[in-house]
Amino acid sequence: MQETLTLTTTSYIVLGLVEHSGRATPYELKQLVAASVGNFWSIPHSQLYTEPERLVGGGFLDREQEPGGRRRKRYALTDSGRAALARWRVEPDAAELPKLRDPALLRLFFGADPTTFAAGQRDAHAEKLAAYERQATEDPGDGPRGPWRALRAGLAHEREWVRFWEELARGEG
Amino acid sequence: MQETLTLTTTSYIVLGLVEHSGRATPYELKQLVAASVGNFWSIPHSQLYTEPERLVGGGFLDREQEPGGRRRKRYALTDSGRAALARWRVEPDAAELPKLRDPALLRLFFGADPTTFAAGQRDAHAEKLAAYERQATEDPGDGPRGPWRALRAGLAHEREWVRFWEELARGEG
DNA sequence: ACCGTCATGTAATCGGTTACATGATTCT
DNA sequence: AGAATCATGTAACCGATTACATGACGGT
Repeated sequence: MQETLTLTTTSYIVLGLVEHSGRATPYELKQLVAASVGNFWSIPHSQLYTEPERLVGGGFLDREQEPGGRRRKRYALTDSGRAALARWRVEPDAAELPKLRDPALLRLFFGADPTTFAAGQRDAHAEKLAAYERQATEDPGDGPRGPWRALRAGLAHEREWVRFWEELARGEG
Repeated sequence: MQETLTLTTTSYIVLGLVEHSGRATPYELKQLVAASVGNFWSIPHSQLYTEPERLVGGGFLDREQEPGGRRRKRYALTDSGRAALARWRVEPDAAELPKLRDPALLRLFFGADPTTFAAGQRDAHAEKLAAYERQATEDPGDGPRGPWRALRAGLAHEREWVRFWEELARGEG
């Protein structure tokens, strides 16, 4: 009777990463998140311990534990998990537009003076942009297209943010 | 003993909107959110009833209730609330970069086929973009700068999204 | 052996979301 | 007067965040 477990975005990230690595421990998931999807969707590490358990409870993952040493738990997709992931990939999803959800933008909206933080925002975004650009030159785009496409989106938006904050930092706008 | 109440982003949105209108009911806040900040940060209406109560508990808002009729509760800033808002406006905030947090992008990342939903995304963003553009022509930018600046950011990013999804919809990338 | 960091979790809290529910106005 | 919508809330659940805590491993 565990049918009524709702799959959240976090769930799909876990499922997707487990699929990618075939079999993974929470710590490995943490590394994967940091190196990839964490760029545009963050998850605290504790969730990477509890969420797989939830998914085991729902029958989407199998768990297997080391007998000794660190007694790591390794998770792998079940058929049900694979199916859920496949279904998610083709869901319509249409209407749900993302919100920018940027705390700095919110401050700006409510009248904060840009001269006090626009430059900081610009620099932070510029740094992120540089990291993306490094990543883009390293990755020739031979692997799966998904991460590459997402990276393209990240690049474009970071460029936009740099432009935006730079303009404000210069006192324009 | 209510000193230890943490002010979340939601808190500041409420404080900011109450400041803007001088005195507001939850329903009015709901209208305000929908018309302005809701474009890039959403809040369910129930939060606009509970959050002001929290803020009253923390001494940031005053409450005043109509004796008859709908018995509306109207909230206004206290000095403490005004101070909190002022402090928030100049906080460093530096490091915290926003995540894109777009469900569609996440699907793309995890290998969903763009041909099934890129066009839908493009259209949805195009519609949003059009709404922003209407808003931009209406607002000559005479009022406070904050909302105008935020709108500029929204415009830029929506344009970017349209470009991005359009490219994918055309089978490029 | 010791110590720092790597790795792995647990506990508690709480905001946010969803769903439910009811009274006040307005319209026909 | 009845229906539809506007307006105002409450209740319950639960995922997400924060904080705490401990054991394993590698290097010196």
